[in-house]
Amino acid sequence: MYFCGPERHIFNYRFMIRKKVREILDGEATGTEVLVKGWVRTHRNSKNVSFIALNDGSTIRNLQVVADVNHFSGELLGEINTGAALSVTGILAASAGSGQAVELVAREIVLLGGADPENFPMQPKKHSLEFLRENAHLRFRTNTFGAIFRIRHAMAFAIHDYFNRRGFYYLHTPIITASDAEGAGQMFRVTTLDALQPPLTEEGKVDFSADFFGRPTNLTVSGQLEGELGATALGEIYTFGPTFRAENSNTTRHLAEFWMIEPEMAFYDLKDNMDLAEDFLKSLIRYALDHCSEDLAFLATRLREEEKGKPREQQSMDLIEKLKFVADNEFVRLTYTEAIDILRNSNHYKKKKFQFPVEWGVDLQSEHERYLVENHFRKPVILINYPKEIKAFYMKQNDDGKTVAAMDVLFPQIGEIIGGSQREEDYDKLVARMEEMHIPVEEMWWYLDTRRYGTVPHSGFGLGFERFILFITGMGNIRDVIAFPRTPRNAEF
RNA sequence: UCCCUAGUAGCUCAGUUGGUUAGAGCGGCGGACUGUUAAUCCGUAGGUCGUAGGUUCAAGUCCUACCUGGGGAGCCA
Repeated sequence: MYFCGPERHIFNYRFMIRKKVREILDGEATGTEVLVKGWVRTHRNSKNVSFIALNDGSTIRNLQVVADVNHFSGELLGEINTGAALSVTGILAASAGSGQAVELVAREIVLLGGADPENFPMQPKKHSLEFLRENAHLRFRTNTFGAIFRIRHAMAFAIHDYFNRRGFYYLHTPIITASDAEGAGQMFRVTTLDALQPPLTEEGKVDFSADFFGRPTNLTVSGQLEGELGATALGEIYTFGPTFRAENSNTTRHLAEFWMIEPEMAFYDLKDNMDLAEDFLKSLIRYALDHCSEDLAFLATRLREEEKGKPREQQSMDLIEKLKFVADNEFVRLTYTEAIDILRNSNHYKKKKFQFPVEWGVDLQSEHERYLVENHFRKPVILINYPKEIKAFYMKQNDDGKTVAAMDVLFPQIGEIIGGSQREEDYDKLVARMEEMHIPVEEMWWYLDTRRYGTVPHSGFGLGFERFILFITGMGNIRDVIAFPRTPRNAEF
């Protein structure tokens, strides 16, 4: 650690209040003495002065620190490389250069931590997202990932704020669960048994009664069922927690560990559910536009640069325009049956451009959803009333005997961003459906009790947080909107 | 899991139908210049061409397997 300048400045350094770069650039008066701490983005030497771009994460903008080369040792200046951490005190001044309004004229610089330029991987240049993913521990130090994670934070905060203002309670549903009845995909086993020599039953099977919980347990794939228990007493609840799927999915839209928001509301029917989902998404987008404009502007520019080489029809809408468009326009609402009709009457269908068949009863493929959202309506779509055969057991059975009160919110590029439904509140119908679908009814006694005692119409949905952040930031790969992505064969960091 | 595609210097990439000592820009290092803006200019070091086999007089280049990344599909949020 190097201290430069007279001792009295060390005294100042210790007792001054540190300012964030954001505060300073947003209007700290010139002429005042300030203390900042942060990381060096670039360092340029000049004959008499040395320029240091300092970033402390509070904003995407850097503070230009100007150091008189005659005032600081060459040894210190030589260690101020990209990535180094500094503490700087100085006088804020109107900038003599043209790139910024104010700059910090350094009086004292303390090297808190150096960064060996021969080994520090983050260079002051454009890195590929693949390279940064392999250096996920350091990618926070780039403009792009700084912006993404500030926005991700803002969105998490806005979600809590949205629900809190509307009287929803934040319910913490369990991460470890013994039920695998949801059928929402492959689960991760949680066990303390010896993997090589587990205790065996007389039949030679693994004896889970000797396991920690005395039964097989897994990581949760959804907090919904427990959420319903909360909603049928507290009224409106939401969960916001990690979710785990052990599916071997290798796509830009899937993670083995992701975060999901699942509101569950008593006395809401499907229409109320749709209204909430639409208002919820629009409110979050407006929050981002209002509170993350600098970071969004940076990401918008980044996206435009990235797509420069693409033909015009493949370029996406300007990020900020896209967000405003979704926030300001009604989502299209239609039934599954209507969607099938539209698809079958489309020129796309007549020219046999769909790879998969379109007929009532089969699940819509990505290509069908994308056609509806990106070609036909050109705006977000809420599809409702799907055939019961392709949806989960807990969804409310409609009077037609064929469909359930499901709703999927489809976004351009992302696909299904929200999946939800009105829940079946009738005990007999629910049990009948569970038996049809071979769901172990006895194990679910606690869930069924909500229908046995004071059952009410209720609804809910799940929003994939990372998919939403993908939409907000305009990023293309879900691995770039979570700090440390977990995907098949990847659990580094 | 399936299909396509890629793996060459620290990073981003070029490398012609297989043919001598594998190139560039950026970054690093050394120097020059300079209130600079991912500064500029000059010089310099740095590569068993993903791994293992194979074909061939000869393989970065062709073939096979595997590993890893990317794109698409399925599953889904």
